[in-house]
Amino acid sequence: MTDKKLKTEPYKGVRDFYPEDMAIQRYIFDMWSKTAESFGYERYDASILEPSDLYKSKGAENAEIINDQSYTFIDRGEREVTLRPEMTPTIARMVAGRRRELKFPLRWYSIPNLFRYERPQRGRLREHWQLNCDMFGGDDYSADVEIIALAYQTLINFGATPDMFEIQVNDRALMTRLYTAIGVNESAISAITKLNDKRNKIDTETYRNELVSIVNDETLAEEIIIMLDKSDEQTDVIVGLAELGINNVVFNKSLARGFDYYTDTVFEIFDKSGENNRSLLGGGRYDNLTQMFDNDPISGIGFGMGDVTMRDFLETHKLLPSHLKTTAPTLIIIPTDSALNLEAQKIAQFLRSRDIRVTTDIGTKKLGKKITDAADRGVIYAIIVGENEIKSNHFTLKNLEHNSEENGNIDELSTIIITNKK
RNA sequence: GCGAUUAUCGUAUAACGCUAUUACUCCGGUUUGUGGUACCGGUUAUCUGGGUUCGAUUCCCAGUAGUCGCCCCA
Repeated sequence: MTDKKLKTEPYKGVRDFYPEDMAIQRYIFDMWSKTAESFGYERYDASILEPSDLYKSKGAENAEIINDQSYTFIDRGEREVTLRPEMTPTIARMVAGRRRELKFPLRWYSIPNLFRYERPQRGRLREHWQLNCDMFGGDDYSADVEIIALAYQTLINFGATPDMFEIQVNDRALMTRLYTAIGVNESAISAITKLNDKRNKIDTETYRNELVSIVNDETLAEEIIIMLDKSDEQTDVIVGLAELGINNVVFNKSLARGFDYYTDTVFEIFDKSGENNRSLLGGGRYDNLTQMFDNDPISGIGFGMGDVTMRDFLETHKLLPSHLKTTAPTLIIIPTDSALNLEAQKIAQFLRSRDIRVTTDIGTKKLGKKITDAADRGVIYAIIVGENEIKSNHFTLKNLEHNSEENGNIDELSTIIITNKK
Protein backbone atom coordinates (compact mmCIF):
# COMPACT_ATOMS: atom_id res chain seq x y z
CA MET A 1 0.00 0.00 0.00
CA THR A 2 2.90 2.32 0.70
CA ASP A 3 4.42 3.12 -2.67
CA LYS A 4 2.11 1.43 -5.14
CA LYS A 5 1.76 3.72 -8.14
CA LEU A 6 -1.61 4.10 -9.78
CA LYS A 7 -2.15 3.02 -13.35
CA THR A 8 -2.70 5.62 -16.00
CA GLU A 9 -5.21 3.52 -17.94
CA PRO A 10 -8.83 4.62 -17.84
CA TYR A 11 -11.44 2.49 -16.12
CA LYS A 12 -12.41 -0.70 -17.94
CA GLY A 13 -14.55 -0.11 -20.97
CA VAL A 14 -14.41 3.68 -20.95
CA ARG A 15 -12.20 5.97 -22.98
CA ASP A 16 -9.94 8.94 -22.49
CA PHE A 17 -10.26 11.54 -25.17
CA TYR A 18 -6.87 13.10 -25.81
CA PRO A 19 -7.09 16.17 -28.06
CA GLU A 20 -6.67 14.11 -31.24
CA ASP A 21 -9.48 11.77 -30.17
CA MET A 22 -11.59 14.69 -29.09
CA ALA A 23 -11.21 16.21 -32.55
CA ILE A 24 -12.80 13.08 -34.03
CA GLN A 25 -15.47 13.00 -31.35
CA ARG A 26 -16.36 16.62 -32.00
CA TYR A 27 -16.47 16.03 -35.72
CA ILE A 28 -18.96 13.21 -35.21
CA PHE A 29 -21.07 15.14 -32.70
CA ASP A 30 -21.11 18.26 -34.86
CA MET A 31 -22.29 16.28 -37.88
CA TRP A 32 -24.95 14.60 -35.76
CA SER A 33 -26.38 17.80 -34.41
CA LYS A 34 -26.12 19.57 -37.75
CA THR A 35 -28.14 16.82 -39.41
CA ALA A 36 -30.72 16.54 -36.64
CA GLU A 37 -31.21 20.30 -36.63
CA SER A 38 -31.54 20.35 -40.40
CA PHE A 39 -34.64 18.19 -39.85
CA GLY A 40 -35.94 20.63 -37.28
CA TYR A 41 -35.08 18.62 -34.18
CA GLU A 42 -34.35 20.56 -31.00
CA ARG A 43 -31.67 19.63 -28.54
CA TYR A 44 -32.36 18.54 -24.97
CA ASP A 45 -30.40 16.73 -22.28
CA ALA A 46 -30.80 15.33 -18.79
CA SER A 47 -28.70 13.93 -15.97
CA ILE A 48 -26.90 10.63 -16.29
CA LEU A 49 -28.57 9.62 -13.02
CA GLU A 50 -32.10 8.27 -13.02
CA PRO A 51 -34.13 6.46 -10.40
CA SER A 52 -33.87 2.74 -11.11
CA ASP A 53 -37.63 2.44 -11.24
CA LEU A 54 -37.62 4.20 -14.58
CA TYR A 55 -36.10 1.11 -16.18
CA LYS A 56 -37.87 -1.47 -14.10
CA SER A 57 -41.40 -0.60 -15.05
CA LYS A 58 -40.90 -1.63 -18.62
CA GLY A 59 -41.59 -5.22 -17.69
CA ALA A 60 -39.97 -8.34 -16.38
CA GLU A 61 -38.24 -8.97 -19.69
CA ASN A 62 -35.72 -6.32 -18.83
CA ALA A 63 -34.92 -7.67 -15.40
CA GLU A 64 -31.62 -9.12 -16.51
CA ILE A 65 -30.54 -5.92 -18.15
CA ILE A 66 -31.26 -3.87 -15.09
CA ASN A 67 -29.88 -6.34 -12.57
CA ASP A 68 -26.79 -7.51 -14.37
CA GLN A 69 -25.94 -4.99 -17.03
CA SER A 70 -26.47 -1.61 -15.50
CA TYR A 71 -24.58 0.55 -13.08
CA THR A 72 -27.03 0.58 -10.23
CA PHE A 73 -26.30 1.60 -6.66
CA ILE A 74 -27.88 2.91 -3.50
CA ASP A 75 -27.25 6.56 -2.74
CA ARG A 76 -26.69 8.02 0.71
CA GLY A 77 -30.39 8.60 1.08
CA GLU A 78 -31.23 4.93 0.46
CA ARG A 79 -32.52 5.66 -3.03
CA GLU A 80 -31.76 3.20 -5.80
CA VAL A 81 -30.23 5.01 -8.75
CA THR A 82 -28.96 3.90 -12.15
CA LEU A 83 -26.51 5.44 -14.58
CA ARG A 84 -28.75 5.81 -17.62
CA PRO A 85 -28.32 2.86 -19.98
CA GLU A 86 -30.51 4.36 -22.69
CA MET A 87 -32.22 7.66 -23.36
CA THR A 88 -35.73 6.69 -24.43
CA PRO A 89 -37.22 6.33 -20.92
CA THR A 90 -35.72 9.70 -20.01
CA ILE A 91 -37.24 11.53 -22.94
CA ALA A 92 -40.56 9.78 -22.34
CA ARG A 93 -40.39 11.03 -18.75
CA MET A 94 -39.60 14.57 -19.84
CA VAL A 95 -42.28 14.67 -22.50
CA ALA A 96 -44.90 13.16 -20.20
CA GLY A 97 -43.98 15.73 -17.57
CA ARG A 98 -44.92 18.62 -19.82
CA ARG A 99 -47.42 16.96 -22.11
CA ARG A 100 -49.94 19.76 -21.60
CA GLU A 101 -47.67 22.59 -22.65
CA LEU A 102 -45.58 21.00 -25.40
CA LYS A 103 -46.55 21.36 -29.03
CA PHE A 104 -46.96 18.14 -30.96
CA PRO A 105 -45.65 16.68 -33.16
CA LEU A 106 -42.55 17.28 -31.15
CA ARG A 107 -39.05 16.62 -32.48
CA TRP A 108 -36.14 16.41 -30.05
CA TYR A 109 -32.60 15.11 -30.17
CA SER A 110 -29.77 14.61 -27.71
CA ILE A 111 -26.24 13.22 -27.59
CA PRO A 112 -26.13 11.56 -24.17
CA ASN A 113 -23.43 9.34 -22.75
CA LEU A 114 -24.87 6.00 -21.70
CA PHE A 115 -23.56 3.23 -19.47
CA ARG A 116 -23.83 -0.52 -19.50
CA TYR A 117 -22.03 -2.96 -17.28
CA GLU A 118 -20.75 -5.69 -19.51
CA ARG A 119 -17.71 -7.09 -21.23
CA PRO A 120 -16.15 -4.60 -23.68
CA GLN A 121 -15.69 -5.77 -27.26
CA ARG A 122 -15.59 -4.33 -30.75
CA GLY A 123 -18.33 -1.75 -31.14
CA ARG A 124 -19.41 -2.04 -27.52
CA LEU A 125 -17.94 -0.33 -24.50
CA ARG A 126 -19.18 0.42 -21.04
CA GLU A 127 -19.66 4.08 -21.79
CA HIS A 128 -20.65 5.41 -25.15
CA TRP A 129 -22.34 8.44 -26.62
CA GLN A 130 -25.39 8.10 -28.72
CA LEU A 131 -27.30 10.37 -31.05
CA ASN A 132 -30.93 10.02 -30.03
CA CYS A 133 -33.64 11.44 -32.25
CA ASP A 134 -37.29 11.11 -31.31
CA MET A 135 -40.63 12.37 -32.51
CA PHE A 136 -43.68 12.41 -30.28
CA GLY A 137 -47.23 12.80 -31.45
CA GLY A 138 -46.53 11.87 -35.04
CA ASP A 139 -49.01 9.09 -35.56
CA ASP A 140 -48.88 8.86 -39.31
CA TYR A 141 -46.52 6.46 -41.08
CA SER A 142 -44.80 9.45 -42.63
CA ALA A 143 -43.28 10.01 -39.19
CA ASP A 144 -41.64 6.59 -39.52
CA VAL A 145 -40.42 7.57 -42.96
CA GLU A 146 -39.01 10.84 -41.63
CA ILE A 147 -37.13 9.30 -38.73
CA ILE A 148 -35.53 6.66 -40.96
CA ALA A 149 -34.73 9.31 -43.54
CA LEU A 150 -32.99 11.28 -40.80
CA ALA A 151 -30.91 8.25 -39.86
CA TYR A 152 -30.10 7.72 -43.52
CA GLN A 153 -29.16 11.35 -44.06
CA THR A 154 -26.80 11.30 -41.10
CA LEU A 155 -24.70 8.62 -42.73
CA ILE A 156 -24.87 10.35 -46.11
CA ASN A 157 -23.64 13.59 -44.54
CA PHE A 158 -20.56 11.79 -43.30
CA GLY A 159 -19.81 10.94 -46.91
CA ALA A 160 -21.24 7.43 -46.91
CA THR A 161 -22.86 6.11 -50.07
CA PRO A 162 -26.04 3.99 -49.99
CA ASP A 163 -24.16 0.86 -51.03
CA MET A 164 -22.12 0.99 -47.83
CA PHE A 165 -25.06 0.24 -45.55
CA GLU A 166 -28.46 -1.39 -45.52
CA ILE A 167 -31.62 -0.32 -43.75
CA GLN A 168 -33.63 -3.23 -42.39
CA VAL A 169 -37.22 -2.65 -41.43
CA ASN A 170 -39.78 -4.77 -39.67
CA ASP A 171 -43.19 -4.16 -38.17
CA ARG A 172 -44.27 -5.81 -34.96
CA ALA A 173 -47.97 -5.18 -35.38
CA LEU A 174 -47.85 -6.59 -38.88
CA MET A 175 -45.92 -9.63 -37.67
CA THR A 176 -48.45 -10.26 -34.96
CA ARG A 177 -51.18 -10.27 -37.61
CA LEU A 178 -49.19 -12.63 -39.82
CA TYR A 179 -48.47 -15.01 -36.95
CA THR A 180 -52.05 -14.96 -35.79
CA ALA A 181 -53.31 -15.59 -39.31
CA ILE A 182 -51.51 -18.92 -39.50
CA GLY A 183 -52.62 -19.90 -36.05
CA VAL A 184 -49.71 -19.03 -33.80
CA ASN A 185 -50.68 -18.63 -30.19
CA GLU A 186 -50.20 -15.05 -29.05
CA SER A 187 -48.04 -16.09 -26.10
CA ALA A 188 -45.59 -17.80 -28.46
CA ILE A 189 -44.98 -14.70 -30.57
CA SER A 190 -42.49 -12.97 -28.30
CA ALA A 191 -40.51 -16.20 -27.91
CA ILE A 192 -40.37 -16.56 -31.69
CA THR A 193 -39.33 -12.93 -32.07
CA LYS A 194 -36.51 -13.53 -29.65
CA LEU A 195 -35.44 -16.65 -31.51
CA ASN A 196 -35.51 -14.78 -34.82
CA ASP A 197 -33.08 -12.26 -33.42
CA LYS A 198 -30.30 -14.83 -33.54
CA ARG A 199 -31.53 -16.68 -36.60
CA ASN A 200 -28.55 -15.70 -38.75
CA LYS A 201 -26.17 -16.93 -36.07
CA ILE A 202 -27.46 -20.49 -35.77
CA ASP A 203 -27.84 -23.16 -38.45
CA THR A 204 -31.10 -23.98 -40.15
CA GLU A 205 -31.64 -27.23 -38.28
CA THR A 206 -31.10 -25.72 -34.85
CA TYR A 207 -33.43 -22.89 -35.70
CA ARG A 208 -36.13 -25.31 -36.86
CA ASN A 209 -35.84 -27.43 -33.74
CA GLU A 210 -36.11 -24.48 -31.43
CA LEU A 211 -39.06 -23.18 -33.34
CA VAL A 212 -40.82 -26.54 -33.04
CA SER A 213 -40.20 -26.62 -29.32
CA ILE A 214 -41.80 -23.18 -28.99
CA VAL A 215 -45.00 -23.84 -30.95
CA ASN A 216 -45.16 -27.58 -30.23
CA ASP A 217 -46.25 -28.28 -33.77
CA GLU A 218 -44.02 -29.33 -36.69
CA THR A 219 -46.42 -28.32 -39.41
CA LEU A 220 -46.97 -24.93 -37.88
CA ALA A 221 -43.23 -24.43 -37.55
CA GLU A 222 -42.84 -25.11 -41.26
CA GLU A 223 -45.58 -22.61 -42.04
CA ILE A 224 -43.83 -19.99 -39.95
CA ILE A 225 -40.56 -20.50 -41.77
CA ILE A 226 -42.28 -20.21 -45.15
CA MET A 227 -44.04 -17.06 -43.99
CA LEU A 228 -40.82 -15.51 -42.70
CA ASP A 229 -38.85 -16.26 -45.81
CA LYS A 230 -41.43 -14.66 -48.05
CA SER A 231 -40.00 -11.18 -47.70
CA ASP A 232 -41.64 -9.27 -50.50
CA GLU A 233 -43.47 -6.85 -48.25
CA GLN A 234 -44.00 -3.40 -49.69
CA THR A 235 -45.12 -1.53 -46.61
CA ASP A 236 -46.12 2.10 -46.52
CA VAL A 237 -42.84 2.92 -44.84
CA ILE A 238 -40.73 1.24 -47.51
CA VAL A 239 -42.72 2.80 -50.31
CA GLY A 240 -42.49 6.16 -48.58
CA LEU A 241 -38.73 5.91 -48.27
CA ALA A 242 -38.48 5.07 -51.96
CA GLU A 243 -40.46 8.23 -52.67
CA LEU A 244 -37.73 10.16 -50.88
CA GLY A 245 -35.11 8.43 -52.99
CA ILE A 246 -33.98 6.02 -50.28
CA ASN A 247 -33.73 2.56 -51.78
CA ASN A 248 -31.19 0.58 -49.75
CA VAL A 249 -34.01 -0.75 -47.64
CA VAL A 250 -35.17 -4.32 -47.07
CA PHE A 251 -38.06 -5.72 -45.11
CA ASN A 252 -36.69 -8.29 -42.68
CA LYS A 253 -39.33 -10.26 -40.87
CA SER A 254 -36.74 -11.68 -38.50
CA LEU A 255 -35.53 -8.30 -37.28
CA ALA A 256 -36.32 -8.20 -33.57
CA ARG A 257 -34.80 -5.42 -31.45
CA GLY A 258 -34.45 -6.16 -27.79
CA PHE A 259 -36.95 -3.83 -26.27
CA ASP A 260 -40.47 -4.87 -25.60
CA TYR A 261 -41.75 -1.33 -25.74
CA TYR A 262 -41.62 -1.18 -29.52
CA THR A 263 -45.10 -1.58 -30.92
CA ASP A 264 -44.97 -1.23 -34.71
CA THR A 265 -42.10 -0.25 -36.95
CA VAL A 266 -38.63 -1.37 -35.88
CA PHE A 267 -35.49 -0.77 -37.91
CA GLU A 268 -31.74 -1.14 -37.86
CA ILE A 269 -28.94 -0.08 -40.17
CA PHE A 270 -26.07 -2.43 -40.89
CA ASP A 271 -22.62 -1.84 -42.30
CA LYS A 272 -22.26 -3.88 -45.47
CA SER A 273 -18.48 -4.09 -45.33
CA GLY A 274 -18.64 -7.15 -43.11
CA GLU A 275 -16.06 -5.75 -40.72
CA ASN A 276 -18.59 -4.34 -38.29
CA ASN A 277 -21.26 -6.88 -37.53
CA ARG A 278 -23.02 -4.78 -34.96
CA SER A 279 -25.83 -2.59 -36.13
CA LEU A 280 -24.93 1.02 -36.69
CA LEU A 281 -28.17 2.25 -35.27
CA GLY A 282 -31.55 0.98 -34.30
CA GLY A 283 -34.94 2.31 -33.40
CA GLY A 284 -38.63 1.96 -33.70
CA ARG A 285 -42.09 3.08 -32.75
CA TYR A 286 -43.20 2.92 -29.13
CA ASP A 287 -46.73 4.13 -28.85
CA ASN A 288 -47.38 3.38 -25.20
CA LEU A 289 -44.25 4.37 -23.37
CA THR A 290 -45.50 7.58 -21.80
CA GLN A 291 -48.28 5.57 -20.17
CA MET A 292 -45.95 4.61 -17.36
CA PHE A 293 -46.29 8.22 -16.22
CA ASP A 294 -49.83 8.96 -17.22
CA ASN A 295 -52.83 7.37 -18.79
CA ASP A 296 -52.57 9.61 -21.83
CA PRO A 297 -50.68 7.69 -24.48
CA ILE A 298 -48.45 9.79 -26.70
CA SER A 299 -47.03 8.04 -29.73
CA GLY A 300 -43.30 8.09 -30.07
CA ILE A 301 -40.75 6.98 -32.59
CA GLY A 302 -37.01 7.34 -32.53
CA PHE A 303 -33.61 5.85 -32.96
CA GLY A 304 -30.19 5.85 -31.37
CA MET A 305 -26.81 5.60 -33.04
CA GLY A 306 -23.62 5.09 -31.06
CA ASP A 307 -20.32 6.89 -31.40
CA VAL A 308 -18.30 3.69 -31.12
CA THR A 309 -19.92 1.94 -34.06
CA MET A 310 -20.08 5.24 -35.92
CA ARG A 311 -16.34 5.71 -35.63
CA ASP A 312 -15.69 2.09 -36.62
CA PHE A 313 -17.88 2.63 -39.67
CA LEU A 314 -16.13 5.85 -40.67
CA GLU A 315 -12.71 4.29 -40.24
CA THR A 316 -13.62 1.13 -42.12
CA HIS A 317 -14.86 3.14 -45.08
CA LYS A 318 -12.09 5.74 -44.79
CA LEU A 319 -14.58 8.54 -44.31
CA LEU A 320 -12.77 10.45 -41.58
CA PRO A 321 -11.28 13.69 -42.87
CA SER A 322 -7.49 13.62 -42.71
CA HIS A 323 -7.28 17.09 -41.22
CA LEU A 324 -9.76 17.49 -38.44
CA LYS A 325 -10.10 20.80 -36.72
CA THR A 326 -8.24 20.76 -33.46
CA THR A 327 -8.47 23.22 -30.65
CA ALA A 328 -4.92 24.45 -31.18
CA PRO A 329 -4.53 28.23 -30.82
CA THR A 330 -4.14 30.39 -33.89
CA LEU A 331 -1.19 32.37 -32.61
CA ILE A 332 1.65 31.82 -30.19
CA ILE A 333 3.78 34.54 -28.59
CA ILE A 334 7.34 33.33 -28.03
CA PRO A 335 9.59 35.29 -25.69
CA THR A 336 13.32 34.90 -26.35
CA ASP A 337 14.11 34.95 -22.67
CA SER A 338 12.11 33.99 -19.63
CA ALA A 339 12.56 37.53 -18.32
CA LEU A 340 10.18 38.54 -21.09
CA ASN A 341 7.49 35.99 -20.27
CA LEU A 342 5.23 38.58 -18.75
CA GLU A 343 5.63 40.87 -21.76
CA ALA A 344 4.47 37.96 -23.89
CA GLN A 345 1.45 37.47 -21.65
CA LYS A 346 0.58 41.16 -21.96
CA ILE A 347 0.66 41.02 -25.75
CA ALA A 348 -1.37 37.82 -25.74
CA GLN A 349 -3.96 39.36 -23.46
CA PHE A 350 -4.33 42.32 -25.80
CA LEU A 351 -4.72 40.10 -28.87
CA ARG A 352 -7.41 38.03 -27.21
CA SER A 353 -9.52 41.16 -27.09
CA ARG A 354 -9.32 41.05 -30.88
CA ASP A 355 -10.93 37.63 -30.82
CA ILE A 356 -7.77 35.73 -31.74
CA ARG A 357 -6.98 32.41 -30.09
CA VAL A 358 -3.58 33.08 -28.64
CA THR A 359 -1.19 31.45 -26.22
CA THR A 360 2.41 31.95 -25.12
CA ASP A 361 5.41 29.65 -24.91
CA ILE A 362 6.88 30.35 -21.53
CA GLY A 363 8.97 27.19 -21.62
CA THR A 364 12.73 27.11 -21.30
CA LYS A 365 13.61 25.52 -24.61
CA LYS A 366 15.63 27.20 -27.28
CA LEU A 367 13.86 29.51 -29.65
CA GLY A 368 14.15 27.22 -32.66
CA LYS A 369 12.68 24.37 -30.70
CA LYS A 370 9.77 26.48 -29.55
CA ILE A 371 8.91 27.32 -33.14
CA THR A 372 9.10 23.66 -34.18
CA ASP A 373 6.85 22.63 -31.34
CA ALA A 374 4.29 25.31 -32.22
CA ALA A 375 4.19 24.17 -35.85
CA ASP A 376 3.75 20.55 -34.73
CA ARG A 377 0.77 21.53 -32.61
CA GLY A 378 -0.93 23.12 -35.59
CA VAL A 379 -0.45 26.71 -34.49
CA ILE A 380 -0.58 28.96 -37.55
CA TYR A 381 1.21 32.14 -36.45
CA ALA A 382 4.09 32.97 -34.15
CA ILE A 383 5.34 36.32 -32.91
CA ILE A 384 8.84 36.41 -31.39
CA VAL A 385 9.24 38.85 -28.54
CA GLY A 386 12.73 40.03 -27.55
CA GLU A 387 14.37 43.18 -26.22
CA ASN A 388 14.72 44.69 -29.68
CA GLU A 389 11.09 44.16 -30.60
CA ILE A 390 9.82 45.70 -27.41
CA LYS A 391 12.12 48.70 -27.70
CA SER A 392 11.24 49.37 -31.34
CA ASN A 393 7.62 48.25 -31.09
CA HIS A 394 8.29 46.42 -34.32
CA PHE A 395 7.50 42.72 -34.46
CA THR A 396 7.75 39.87 -36.92
CA LEU A 397 4.71 37.72 -37.57
CA LYS A 398 5.73 34.30 -38.80
CA ASN A 399 3.22 32.26 -40.74
CA LEU A 400 4.22 28.72 -39.82
CA GLU A 401 2.05 27.14 -42.50
CA HIS A 402 3.34 29.11 -45.46
CA ASN A 403 6.76 29.92 -44.10
CA SER A 404 6.30 33.63 -44.68
CA GLU A 405 6.81 36.72 -42.55
CA GLU A 406 5.21 40.12 -42.10
CA ASN A 407 6.40 43.06 -40.03
CA GLY A 408 4.70 45.76 -38.06
CA ASN A 409 3.42 46.68 -34.64
CA ILE A 410 1.07 44.40 -32.73
CA ASP A 411 -1.97 46.28 -33.88
CA GLU A 412 -1.06 45.96 -37.55
CA LEU A 413 -0.14 42.31 -37.20
CA SER A 414 -3.41 41.46 -35.50
CA THR A 415 -5.24 43.03 -38.42
CA ILE A 416 -3.34 40.75 -40.79
CA ILE A 417 -4.38 37.69 -38.79
CA ILE A 418 -8.00 38.75 -38.63
CA THR A 419 -8.07 39.56 -42.35
CA ASN A 420 -6.54 36.23 -43.32
CA LYS A 421 -8.99 34.37 -41.17
CA LYS A 422 -11.86 35.51 -43.33
C1' G B 1 -21.04 -15.73 -16.58
C1' C B 2 -18.42 -18.85 -20.76
C1' G B 3 -14.63 -19.56 -24.70
C1' A B 4 -10.36 -18.18 -27.75
C1' U B 5 -6.11 -15.26 -28.02
C1' U B 6 -2.32 -11.84 -26.58
C1' A B 7 1.20 -9.38 -22.88
C1' U B 8 9.00 -6.53 -24.52
C1' C B 9 11.24 1.08 -23.91
C1' G B 10 6.16 6.46 -24.10
C1' U B 11 4.26 4.07 -29.05
C1' A B 12 4.98 0.25 -32.71
C1' U B 13 8.02 -3.90 -33.28
C1' A B 14 12.57 -7.98 -33.36
C1' A B 15 15.11 -11.74 -30.73
C1' C B 16 17.32 -21.30 -32.48
C1' G B 17 16.69 -21.45 -24.23
C1' C B 18 22.48 -17.82 -23.55
C1' U B 19 20.30 -10.68 -19.94
C1' A B 20 17.25 -7.51 -25.67
C1' U B 21 16.66 -5.34 -32.24
C1' U B 22 14.77 -1.53 -35.18
C1' A B 23 11.67 2.69 -36.17
C1' C B 24 8.99 6.78 -34.34
C1' U B 25 8.50 9.95 -30.08
C1' C B 26 11.23 12.33 -26.20
C1' C B 27 15.90 14.86 -24.30
C1' G B 28 20.62 17.10 -25.75
C1' G B 29 24.18 18.72 -29.55
C1' U B 30 26.01 20.44 -34.61
C1' U B 31 23.42 26.11 -34.64
C1' U B 32 24.63 31.02 -26.87
C1' G B 33 17.67 35.31 -30.96
C1' U B 34 14.27 32.43 -35.69
C1' G B 35 11.13 25.77 -37.06
C1' G B 36 9.90 21.78 -40.14
C1' U B 37 15.25 18.51 -43.81
C1' A B 38 20.17 16.36 -42.39
C1' C B 39 23.91 14.43 -39.09
C1' C B 40 25.75 13.03 -33.99
C1' G B 41 24.74 11.54 -29.00
C1' G B 42 21.46 10.10 -24.85
C1' U B 43 17.30 8.31 -21.36
C1' U B 44 13.67 4.42 -21.13
C1' A B 45 11.23 -2.15 -21.64
C1' U B 46 10.74 -8.39 -21.19
C1' C B 47 2.89 -7.79 -16.76
C1' U B 48 2.95 -10.41 -11.56
C1' G B 49 4.00 -14.98 -8.85
C1' G B 50 5.56 -19.92 -9.09
C1' G B 51 7.84 -24.20 -11.88
C1' U B 52 11.33 -26.82 -15.56
C1' U B 53 16.63 -25.68 -16.73
C1' C B 54 23.55 -24.72 -15.73
C1' G B 55 20.82 -20.71 -17.83
C1' A B 56 13.91 -18.38 -19.36
C1' U B 57 11.65 -12.63 -23.10
C1' U B 58 11.39 -17.61 -25.10
C1' C B 59 8.84 -23.80 -22.30
C1' C B 60 4.86 -25.11 -18.30
C1' C B 61 1.13 -23.52 -14.38
C1' A B 62 -1.60 -19.73 -11.86
C1' G B 63 -2.98 -14.72 -11.41
C1' U B 64 -3.80 -9.94 -13.59
C1' A B 65 -4.81 -6.96 -17.83
C1' G B 66 -6.01 -6.14 -23.04
C1' U B 67 -8.34 -7.87 -27.55
C1' C B 68 -11.94 -10.89 -30.20
C1' G B 69 -16.20 -13.88 -29.87
C1' C B 70 -20.51 -16.15 -27.05
C1' C B 71 -24.49 -14.76 -23.70
C1' C B 72 -27.28 -10.31 -23.74
C1' C B 73 -28.19 -6.06 -26.35
C1' A B 74 -29.07 -0.15 -24.60
